[in-house]
Amino acid sequence: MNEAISTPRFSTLGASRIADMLQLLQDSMPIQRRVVRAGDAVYQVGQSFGCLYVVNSGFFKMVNLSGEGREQVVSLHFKGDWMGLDGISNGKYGCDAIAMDTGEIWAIRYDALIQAAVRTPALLTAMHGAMSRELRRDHDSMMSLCTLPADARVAGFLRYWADALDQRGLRTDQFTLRMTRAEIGNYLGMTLETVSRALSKLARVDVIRFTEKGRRDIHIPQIEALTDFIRDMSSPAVGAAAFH
Amino acid sequence: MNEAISTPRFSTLGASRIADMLQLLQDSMPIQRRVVRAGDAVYQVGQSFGCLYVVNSGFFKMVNLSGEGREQVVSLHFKGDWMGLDGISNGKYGCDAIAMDTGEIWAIRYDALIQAAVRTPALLTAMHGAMSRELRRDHDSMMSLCTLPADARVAGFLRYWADALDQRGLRTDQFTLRMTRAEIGNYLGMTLETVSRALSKLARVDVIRFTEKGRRDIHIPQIEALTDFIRDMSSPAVGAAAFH
DNA sequence: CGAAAGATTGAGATATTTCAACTGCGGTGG
DNA sequence: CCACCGCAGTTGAAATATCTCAATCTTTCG
Repeated sequence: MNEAISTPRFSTLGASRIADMLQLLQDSMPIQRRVVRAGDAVYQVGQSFGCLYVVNSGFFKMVNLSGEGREQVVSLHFKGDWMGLDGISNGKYGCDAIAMDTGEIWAIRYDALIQAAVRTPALLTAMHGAMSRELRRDHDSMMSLCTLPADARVAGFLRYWADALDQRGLRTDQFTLRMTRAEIGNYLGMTLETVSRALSKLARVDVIRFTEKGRRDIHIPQIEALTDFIRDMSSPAVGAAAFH
Repeated sequence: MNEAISTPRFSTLGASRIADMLQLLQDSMPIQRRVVRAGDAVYQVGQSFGCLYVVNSGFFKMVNLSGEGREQVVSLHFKGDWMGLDGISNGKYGCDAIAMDTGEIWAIRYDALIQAAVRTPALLTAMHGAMSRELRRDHDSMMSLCTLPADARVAGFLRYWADALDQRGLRTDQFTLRMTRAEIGNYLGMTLETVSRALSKLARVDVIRFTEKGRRDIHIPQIEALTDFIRDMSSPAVGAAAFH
């Protein structure tokens, strides 16, 4: 809230946090850059763990697949996010990391990071912060999955996306979802039809608007309306009348 | 599988990993012990972050509460598990940590841990391993929430619990669930009635048995039957006929 | 013992899925 | 250039899993 006073529309505070972190990595660690295109795997489940990856640009999903072919998108990663942290414990990556757009990732050797951290403790702080945020984000996802109806989960997803953009200093009132309805549905634990209906409903009550460019570009008149919508849908009867 | 050869019923491999970790902490760090009773809060959401906590004995839940009173159990913690990791990033704990039984936890200062890690790198390995396993566990939970029907989620919960016991060298063929149906349901994203029905169904098809002591003591004739049940329920029509 | 909390079970209500039809769009090739 | 195909998305209607509400039973504990 407070940072919004200094910058009416965008919060550049988070953006500098991320930029500083990337700068720190560049300055104090050997980094291997890699450009990826949509669909490329940064690493795959079961592959031997050695590197952590930091997103420099682009947009990634982590896909967990279970024994009998069930496939689940468990997290999304934007600029500044770390990937591969779940591989530390047993020497193998736990998920597939898939690029959803062209982008650049930085690979850093985990053992090198630990060594460099002796001289540059901020590296450890950065990595721990990333892990900690990911845990927190996971918990938010679980809460959303467990306590919210489908409509509200979709609204929460849009708010999450807008927050992620905001933290990176990007505009949050209008953006392009770079996922299909099926991918969104998978991430949110519902079918693609339910996602579609939820978005239609959000548009009907004017919490979001579709731009002329297509049904993947979304305009959010005011972000608070999303939060209100989530609250109204999660408390049973109260807001039911308001939204037809 | 392989370790089962040396110890027919229990895996002591995981148990020693945990014992070694606790020993390491004791030997190389100042530790503050604290005994807790069922219902006690180790820390609460919003409280200023300073310590990480390691479970020495007992059993704990992490409860996330959202803006308007929605309350969600996001994880469970047994002996050797770390708690409070999600507080690192922003200086405040993200959840309530609640004891579900009498137990002892060890508090270690995060800053002290980082300092001690310079001399004893294994400390860092231990902490990173704990974080990494927690991320992995979260992803498994999400997959379960998103892809499995209620019955299978309950079966998955029992398998998870048995695995946790197994890793600590405890018997896994029979144990006491120390959670109410309501707590289990909250954790699994379903109502207490659905949990009850799922357990009844599991008992009906003889995947589990209730002991004479009450409906909270559960006997699992063979753990593989749980896995089979989950698989059968997650692939639509195939196993539907077998289970009435 | 009696009250309160936990658990089970049934029956109707409801949210979401499933199945299916239809639209719009972009690319490809005749 | 246009016809056609495949993919993404939307929407409707029936099917179904889960929730809600309610009654009953069991266990625990003061």
